[in-house]
Amino acid sequence: MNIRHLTFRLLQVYVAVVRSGSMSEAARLLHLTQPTVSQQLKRLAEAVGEPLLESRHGRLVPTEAGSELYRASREVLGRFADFDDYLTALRGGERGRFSIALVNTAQYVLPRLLGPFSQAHPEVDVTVHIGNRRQMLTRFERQDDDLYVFSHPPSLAHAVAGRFLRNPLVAVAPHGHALADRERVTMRELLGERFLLREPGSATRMLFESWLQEQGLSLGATLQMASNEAIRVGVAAGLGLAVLSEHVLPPEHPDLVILPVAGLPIESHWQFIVRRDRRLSHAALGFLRFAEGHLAECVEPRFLCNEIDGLLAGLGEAGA
Amino acid sequence: MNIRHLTFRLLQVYVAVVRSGSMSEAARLLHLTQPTVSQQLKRLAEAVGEPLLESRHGRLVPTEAGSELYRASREVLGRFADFDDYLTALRGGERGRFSIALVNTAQYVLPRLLGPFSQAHPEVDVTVHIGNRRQMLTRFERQDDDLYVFSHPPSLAHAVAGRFLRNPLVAVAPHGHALADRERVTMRELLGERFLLREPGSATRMLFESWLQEQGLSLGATLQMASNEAIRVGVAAGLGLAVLSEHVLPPEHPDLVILPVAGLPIESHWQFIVRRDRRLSHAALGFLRFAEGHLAECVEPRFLCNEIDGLLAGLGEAGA
DNA sequence: TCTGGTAATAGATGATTCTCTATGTAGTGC
DNA sequence: GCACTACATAGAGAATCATCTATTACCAGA
Repeated sequence: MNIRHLTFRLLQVYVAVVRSGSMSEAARLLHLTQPTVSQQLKRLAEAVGEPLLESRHGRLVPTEAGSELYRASREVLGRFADFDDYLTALRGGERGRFSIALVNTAQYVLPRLLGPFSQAHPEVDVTVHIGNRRQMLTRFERQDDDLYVFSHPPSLAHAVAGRFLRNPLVAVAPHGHALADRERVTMRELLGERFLLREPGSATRMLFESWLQEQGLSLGATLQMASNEAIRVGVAAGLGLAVLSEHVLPPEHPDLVILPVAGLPIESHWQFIVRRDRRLSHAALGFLRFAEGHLAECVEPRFLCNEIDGLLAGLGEAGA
Repeated sequence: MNIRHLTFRLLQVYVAVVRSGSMSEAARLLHLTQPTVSQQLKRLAEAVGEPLLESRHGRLVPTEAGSELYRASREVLGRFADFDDYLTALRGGERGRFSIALVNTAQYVLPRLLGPFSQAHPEVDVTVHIGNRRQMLTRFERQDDDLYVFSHPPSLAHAVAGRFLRNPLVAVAPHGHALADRERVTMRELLGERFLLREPGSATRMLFESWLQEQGLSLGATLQMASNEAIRVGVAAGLGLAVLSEHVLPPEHPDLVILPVAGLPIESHWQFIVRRDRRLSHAALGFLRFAEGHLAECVEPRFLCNEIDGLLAGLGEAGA
């Protein structure tokens, strides 16, 4: 059997003929002429190298080889129909896989979106990578993921971004701190205290430091801890003060106070970033669409800042 | 996805590329040039409507859609490889089906061939139809079967024949019959006795009657029985005489004697008959070949008359 | 024996495919 | 930045395909 010149079309025609038991009938069903079907069948029989049909009492019935070919054809066409369904699901974003890389702080909030999304699209596999800004930048450079969440995007030369959530950085002090009751505090007043800082690769630290620089200030004693949690607990325990994303604070935080420092909160935003030079998986696109539609239900209104539509538009233009 | 222009060849190329992770490598394996492979893949991706491969660290790896296509392709190609095996077996006569139609008398001998054949080719289904000559002729006209066994073939306009076994018709009488000891008996001497005859459609009867006619003789009293067995038992019981195929007699038959009638035995031969206007199944052809090779082992030498090679030759010329 | 339906063949044509060579482009690794 | 390898594109010729119309051949039933 010469498989080289076997087409799926040929099998479709063959199946139609076997089913209807007649070439003319099959031709009608397929919107072809009878000679076309006749010739296709001839080609198919040649490819197989064996007669496929014989005329019994005016009906065409498959020979032995023909029966087996019919079985094989149906299986094969069925398999590709399944594949087609798979593609449809893939394209609809109902199935598939994508990975998203988050800077540390965003992990406090992204599950609120990913949870409902996963529930709505159980067939989509999501992989979440978490690390500090520097680690995420590496992943971004290597194009490891479909989506990235940064507060300040890296170079947008090969990417598009869309903000979706406010990320205010506030100064926190332990409950009962001397300045906690003041209506207004200046940063300068706090410089004498020890500050707990994230590690150098962290976005939170970077933002805080560049803000300080703008103000012409620099910190005194510092203590470095590579985790927002550790810092929050450290501040509560009286180790010092810190500037943290408000998202890091639990809804109720009786052991901490937010100091009303002038110039704070530092206003930043998280953004979804998508590389333009990497094809975005349908599933990831589906997630962005979902986020755009359901963001308001998933986060507190005061943080809301839905500019994902702009990102989607930017992608559309890139994809076109 | 447009399945119309999907070729098995395309899938083969695709599978080779996915397996090797490189187009150039696949091209070498398939004895093609790299641009050819590149272009084929492009066509395939177009047919699918989705990117299939992406370059990761210098290797081509399938996208999601590509992975699924790879799975589908392998299944489909595997299915057709199986089909190919099936064809091979079919062509080798190792598998398949055929039907053979026997005149009654031949049933005493054909199992000796069919038994060993079935043992050697357990995957071949054989259907045996048995009836008298007239019934077999009807089947022959309707082209119901692959092979027919007649003693005298019908018109050979659309068929070829090959003798394979002598079928002598002898006169039998009960043990102790008055003429049993004579060295020579003429038919005329027997006409006074009652003869047990098969039914009119029978070949045995036809042969006997036409022999009688040649001799210018006609029978007196007759008794008709539609079974060789019944006639044999009837003769033994003294109901009368009969002319029967020697094959009908058991190896030992103490209750019967063969009368040495002048002009008997009537020499006839069984033949395999194959219609020339019906494609002969590989299995049936395999059986004929088997019969040609093993006939001598399966029947008594005195009946042997292997002219099947002529039949096979006749088929070859028709098939070419 | 005519008639109707069905399959096969012939002949034609535009589209598609297959495959090549030659050349361009883009990552990878040093 | 350079060399190397691998993929992409262009262009071209031969082959094959898909499909049609028109005709022929065959078979079964009236």
